[in-house]
Amino acid sequence: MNKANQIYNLLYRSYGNIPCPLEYNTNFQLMIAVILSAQCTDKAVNKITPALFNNFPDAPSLAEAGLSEVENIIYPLGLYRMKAKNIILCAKELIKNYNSIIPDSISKLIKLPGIGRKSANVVISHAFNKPGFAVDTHVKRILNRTGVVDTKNPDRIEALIRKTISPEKLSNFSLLLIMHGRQCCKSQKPHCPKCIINNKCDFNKLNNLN
DNA sequence: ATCCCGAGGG
DNA sequence: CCCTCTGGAT
Repeated sequence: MNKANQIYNLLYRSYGNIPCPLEYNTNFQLMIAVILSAQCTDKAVNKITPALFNNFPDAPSLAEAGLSEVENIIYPLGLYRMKAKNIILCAKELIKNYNSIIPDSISKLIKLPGIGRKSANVVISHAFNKPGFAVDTHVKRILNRTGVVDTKNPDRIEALIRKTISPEKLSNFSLLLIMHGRQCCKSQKPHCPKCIINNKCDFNKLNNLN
């Protein structure tokens, strides 16, 4: 078995099936929460989305929202001006082009303001149960350290993993790597000696940490 | 000081 | 490829 699948099995054994960390009631709210989650923790997003969705529960209400009011609500998340502008624009385009229904393909989703490839993969996997592989900073770091891939380009990483991991495992593989990245394979001080995949990892061998 | 489930623009 | 946008958590 190839290294990617070995790593999947080891991580799955200890973390299992990981649910979507973002809290939402509708696909629209999921998409907005995903946009807001850029460069901040899911916990921070979950803290402000109740207020946001109480005022603007759907595309029509958010499309008519005042920019400064939205900015005030999402302010703690950082990048708040860009995000406020993007989620309002996104709501407007959703109404105009998709009759307020979240599109179920990556190619359509990435055309919406604030939605890039990473976010599109998150949306299709949680909203439509389609195979999505979100390459975030953790996924990129672990797959490079272990030697599963040798590129920083997220599109290439996604393509490579889609070739080696079966579709039904893709979404959870991304979540498993994120979980392991936060708990163990940290950017600065990775806990290599106690890492459950250290015998599969080039980074660990290189640093001879166990 | 560094990182957080990035995206868009140059 | 690089830079900027952003504040909060650790």
